[in-house]
Amino acid sequence: MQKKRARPGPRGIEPQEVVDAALTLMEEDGPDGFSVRRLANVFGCDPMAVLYHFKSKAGLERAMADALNARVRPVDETAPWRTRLRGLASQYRALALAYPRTFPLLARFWITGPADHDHAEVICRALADAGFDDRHLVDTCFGWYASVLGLAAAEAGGLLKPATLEDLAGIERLSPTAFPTMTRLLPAFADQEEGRAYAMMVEIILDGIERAAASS
Amino acid sequence: MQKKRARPGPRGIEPQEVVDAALTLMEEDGPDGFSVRRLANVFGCDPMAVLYHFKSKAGLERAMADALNARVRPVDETAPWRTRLRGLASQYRALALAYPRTFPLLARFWITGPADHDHAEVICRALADAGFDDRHLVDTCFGWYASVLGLAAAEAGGLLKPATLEDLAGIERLSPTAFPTMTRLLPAFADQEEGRAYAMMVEIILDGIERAAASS
DNA sequence: GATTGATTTCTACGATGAAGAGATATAATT
DNA sequence: AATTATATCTCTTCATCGTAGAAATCAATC
Repeated sequence: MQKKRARPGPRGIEPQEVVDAALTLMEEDGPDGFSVRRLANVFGCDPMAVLYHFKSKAGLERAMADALNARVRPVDETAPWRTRLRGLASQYRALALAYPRTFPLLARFWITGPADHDHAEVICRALADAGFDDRHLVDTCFGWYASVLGLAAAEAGGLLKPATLEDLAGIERLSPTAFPTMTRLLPAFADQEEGRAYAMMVEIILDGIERAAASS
Repeated sequence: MQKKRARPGPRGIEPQEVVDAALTLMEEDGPDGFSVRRLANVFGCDPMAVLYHFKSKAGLERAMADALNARVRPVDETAPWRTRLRGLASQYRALALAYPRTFPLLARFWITGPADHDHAEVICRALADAGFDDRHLVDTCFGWYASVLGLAAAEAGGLLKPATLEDLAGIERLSPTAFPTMTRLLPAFADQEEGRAYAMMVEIILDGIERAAASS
């Protein structure tokens, strides 16, 4: 029987702490400034010690993505299915805003680890409560996840942020004959509000799900 | 007045041809094997000639993303708005399947170039025909694009592909008490079909849009 | 033919991810 | 307690990368 050490290994590097430091570094310096060597620098160990625990830089990044995924908390299972999915979606948005430069990793490793199964169970249960039969349920589960992750990634990337003056100038520069609708919508583009597009699209998806479940 | 050369410059490097070669290389070797030097090798020029035209590797990648975006053809404006948005969505899916390793660039540079405005006009027009007022229209335009791009990115990443035996084994290994829904759904997970999840989710979004437009 | 300005190539530099050998500290065994 | 075994960590080394900067090349114009 092997005793568990508090911190295994000669120096006692905890992989979880490395991942935390990696998230910090990624958010501070962005994907370009993020390297195994710099991470080892701020963490205070040899670069190869990091690679020993995660096999490769990609392995480390997958672990970072999984750490992000694990920050999504389970939702109250007694609430209506719409409330549960809405809560999940809003958690992904919060995650994207809190870790905008790490979030894209979730779309690079669509399957990151055990946390995925937890979330899948929650989503599937909500969709079952919505009334889906099994086949449509599985399709919708993947579709919902991909759409919401796309929305959150857009939020992280700044696409859903209120238009900058530069953006508006770009629209204003368009030919009114070739782009009549965009031109007409210019005032509306200037009137975007933080989080409104996200919330609205989530409701649209929930409405669509409700209707699909009813006819399934 | 300066005459236009067929191929400007001493060697006559056409940036568009460089981008085409870059797409090919990216699809063949993946993002890890993709480097400016290798691209210059297969294209037959000096690596720095590539950077001269695109300023940086990131500039080249943005041009690649824009080239992908430009492959989306305008839809028939006389068709009903649902048909138009469905057609657009199916084009993004085709793009994701044809260029799975390049497609992620579209989520890295959410705004890639002039092609964006073309697509935005098409989407906005369809949403206007659906009956949205201006403010909800703009929100939905961004939301629709982000969701569909997420769906397509998931398709490119393999998330929407039929489950492999390994995937199914992973689900089967789950505790039936902690994951009752996933366990029950195992047969449905084994019965996924290429493209069904994508098509279904697109219809769900269109249904949601129809309802939101009606009450807007 | 010389000039000019836009391209293309050449050279060089610091940084990167990783393979491999060696060192070190803990746990297990004697 | 001494020894062995194993997991962990460090050091060295290497090919490759993106790109800055100088030099070379070529077409168009004067």
